[in-house]
Amino acid sequence: MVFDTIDKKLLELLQADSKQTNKELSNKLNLSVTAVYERIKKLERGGFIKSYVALLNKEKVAKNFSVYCHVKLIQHTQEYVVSFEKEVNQLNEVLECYHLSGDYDYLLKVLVSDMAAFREFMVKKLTTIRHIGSTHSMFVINEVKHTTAINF
Amino acid sequence: MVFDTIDKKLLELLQADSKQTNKELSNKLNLSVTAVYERIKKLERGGFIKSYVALLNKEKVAKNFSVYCHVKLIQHTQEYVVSFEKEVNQLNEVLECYHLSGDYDYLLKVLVSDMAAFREFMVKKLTTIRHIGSTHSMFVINEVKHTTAINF
DNA sequence: CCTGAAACTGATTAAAC
DNA sequence: GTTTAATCAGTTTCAGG
Repeated sequence: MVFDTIDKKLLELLQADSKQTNKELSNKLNLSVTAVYERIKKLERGGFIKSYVALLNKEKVAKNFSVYCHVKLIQHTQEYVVSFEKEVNQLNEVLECYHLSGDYDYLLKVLVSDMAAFREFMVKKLTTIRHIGSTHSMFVINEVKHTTAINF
Repeated sequence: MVFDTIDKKLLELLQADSKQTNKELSNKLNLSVTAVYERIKKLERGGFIKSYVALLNKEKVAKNFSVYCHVKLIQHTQEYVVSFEKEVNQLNEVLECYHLSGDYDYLLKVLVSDMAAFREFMVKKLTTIRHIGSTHSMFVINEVKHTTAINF
């Protein structure tokens, strides 16, 4: 699909604030309301926009303890990998999980309320997953930057 | 502020899809439209909801090469830290940056289009930041899980 | 591709229970 | 908390350049 400079600008605006009205967007883009509407629909139908979501304040909802956790599997058999990835998907403390190059196999982003909750998570949930060889946790001291917006 | 079970459920629904109408939400929550409206406004005013955003498909917008990059500073003086954090915030390839416990100081999530773009980013942008001692890059082979939604 | 107008739908407020 | 109803603002459709 075609995808011009105005579409990119539009996507940047929607990534910053999806509750703007088409009128506000039309002003910023120097387009008519209808043109904005048609472009958004085109981008939605084309699958460029995956979803519209609300982002929460971690502190306000008492989930303000983030930990990055490296995980190494015992072996890399197809069965172990599939099984591990499936189990990790079930854990709602795990917001993100990536298969990475390097010394460790996986990197997990874990979000809980505090150290006690993290301990609970490690003991009761993560380490009970089969096939895990070792883990290494790195605590987030400070969030320097965090955005969901892709820039062009 | 008070924050009951219905509010939590409402936040989960809005984190999954913020474009639902109040009527749809009212059905799922067994509340009236007015009650849903009032609760959302309360959560917005209370700062629980930070923002509403569009999430894009990385593949579709040709930004499908993610790299986690550890960065160690030469020294940890106040000046070095402030300067580094400021410069990292300017780089739009860097979606996230955390100050972490452990052997390295920072973990950056970098999103670019491909390996060539990553090389360009490292040579022209990241390593030109002053005070960086060393870096270590880990390439994302596969995204196993990725959500922006906080569960309760 | 774009525009402006008309029709429709949902958000918002107020009232009464 | 609920329902209903009025109003307003935004979305969506459509005819035409």
